[in-house]
Amino acid sequence: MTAASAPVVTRFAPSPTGFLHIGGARTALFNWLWARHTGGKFLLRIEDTDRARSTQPAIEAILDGMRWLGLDWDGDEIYQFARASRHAEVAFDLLERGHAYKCFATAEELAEMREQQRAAKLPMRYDGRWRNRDPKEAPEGAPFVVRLKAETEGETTIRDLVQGDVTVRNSELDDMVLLRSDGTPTYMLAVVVDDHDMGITHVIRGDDHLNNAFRQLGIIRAMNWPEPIYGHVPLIHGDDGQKLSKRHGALAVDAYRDEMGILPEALNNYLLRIGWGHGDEELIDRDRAIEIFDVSGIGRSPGRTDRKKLENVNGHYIRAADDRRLTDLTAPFVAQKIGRDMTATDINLLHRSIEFLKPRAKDLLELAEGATFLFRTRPLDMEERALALLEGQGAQLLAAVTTALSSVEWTNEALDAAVRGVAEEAGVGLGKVAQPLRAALTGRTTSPGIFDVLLLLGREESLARLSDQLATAN
RNA sequence: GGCCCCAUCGUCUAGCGGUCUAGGACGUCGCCCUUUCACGGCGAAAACACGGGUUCGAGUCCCGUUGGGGUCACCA
Repeated sequence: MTAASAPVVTRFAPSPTGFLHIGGARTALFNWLWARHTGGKFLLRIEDTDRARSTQPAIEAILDGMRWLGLDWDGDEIYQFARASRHAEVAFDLLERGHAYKCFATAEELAEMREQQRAAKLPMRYDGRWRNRDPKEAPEGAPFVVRLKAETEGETTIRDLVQGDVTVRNSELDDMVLLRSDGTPTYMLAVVVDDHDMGITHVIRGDDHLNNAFRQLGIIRAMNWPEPIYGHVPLIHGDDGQKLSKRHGALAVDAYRDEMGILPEALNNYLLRIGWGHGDEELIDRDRAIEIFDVSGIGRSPGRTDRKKLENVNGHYIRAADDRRLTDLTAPFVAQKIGRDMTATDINLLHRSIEFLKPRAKDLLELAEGATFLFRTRPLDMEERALALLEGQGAQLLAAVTTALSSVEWTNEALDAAVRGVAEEAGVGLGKVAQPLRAALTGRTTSPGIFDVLLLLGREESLARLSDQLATAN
C-alpha cells in the first residue's frame, strides 16, 4: 500500500528545549487539522535526544499548551530518547549493509577542515575522509561516529505538498552523522526511524527542515522504507521579517493565555489564517476548519504576526463565548486587579455583568478591567476625567439624579424614567446626566450602559456611591 | 559564500490566462447609531517589486534583476 492511499497519520514532534511557541503551535495545528480532516491519526512525539537541553518543565509546557489549544493527540506521547537503542540498531544495520561507515575524525580535525573550507570559500561539508578508508587504519579503540554513505551522483527530488517539487543535486549533500561517538542517535536518524516505526504518512513541519528532508530521504531509501509525503510549511516571522525567536517577545503559547487573555479558539483561528486562506472566510471555528482545511492550500511565503488582528479575532470569540466560561476565565484576572480573592458573591455578580462587559473587550484582561468597578470598595478611587465630570453642572445634576433615584423602584424601566426625568427637567440631554452618574458610580468615564450599571450594583451600593461623591463635592 | 525557498494594499490573504478599472479581513481615516466606551452599519485612502519574454490577451506561464527568508553541527 502506498502512503497516499493509506489512512493519514501525522505527528507533531517538538523538542523540549524551550516552551511551545506559536510557530510550533501552528505546525501542530496544521498536522492536527489534516489528521482530523482525513479521519486519520495525529501523534505526538517529544524529541528529547538532546539530553543537555531537554527539560521536564519544557515538556510539561508543551503538553499543557497543546491541551489548552485543544490539539488532542491519539495515544500516548512518544519519547524519542527512550528509543535510542532502536535507532542504534538501524545505524548498525546500515553499517553492516554498507550504507554507512565509521568515521574516526576528531572534532578538532573537522573544525580545522571547515576552517580551511571557509578560507578557500568552498562549501562547508564533510569531505568523506573515512568514506572509503579501512577502519583498521584508526588507532586501537578510537572513538568513532557512524555516517551515512550518501549518494553522490544524480539528484534528489521531493514532491512537497506545500513547496511543490524541489530538486537538489546529491553532490550538495554530505555524509551526515547517524550515531554520535557516544552511541546516541542524531536527530536525522531518530526522526526517520521514529516516523517510520510510527507509521507516519505525512510529515508536516516547518520549512527550516526542507533541506533536512533530502538527507533523511537518503536514510529512508537505504532502509528501503516507504517515503512519507512531505509538507514544509513556511515559518511565521516577527515584525522584523526574521524567523521567530526569543527576542520577538510574547511567543510562548501560555503567555497568550496568562498574560494576554487570549482564548484558545481565537489563537487557533488566527494561526490558521497565517499562510492559509479559504476564499473570504476570516472567522473559522474548529469544526469549519476541520471541514475545509487542506495542506496543499498553505502558501509558500512566510507570514508575520499581527497583534491587532489577533485581538480582533479574540474579540469576536469573546462575544461568542458562553458567559459562565468567561466568568471563570476572567475571575482570576479580576482578583489580581482588585488585589483580593473573589468571593462566591463576587463571582455571581461577575457572571451577571459579563453580558454587558463582553462586547467591550478584545481580551480577558480588558474584560476584567471593565469589571473592576463592581468590586472596588468605597469610597471609589476616581479617575481624573471622572472627577472632572462631577464639577459645576455635573455636581448639580448628580444631586438631582441622586434624589430622584432614592425614591424610585429599582427596575430598568423606573430607573430609566427617573434619569430621563431629571434630564428633561434640567433641559439637557440624557448624556449630561448619565456621564456624572457614571463617574460617581464607577469612578470611570466608560462603562456598560448606565441602567445596567445601576442594576448590577443594586440600590444600596449605588446610592451609597452617589452620596460619597455628593459629600466630597461639597 | 554554496544550496534551497519566497515576492498582490502597512499586515494576513482571494486570485489557479480573458469575468481585475484586482476582492475580503485587520489596522488607519471619515460618517451613522448612541448616555460613555465598545459593538454594529456605511464609506474612503491603500497593492500586483522591476525588466524581458510567451500569448490575440499576464497579477496569473517562462527567464533574469532586485529584495527578503531558510539552511549549511557528533542541536533539533
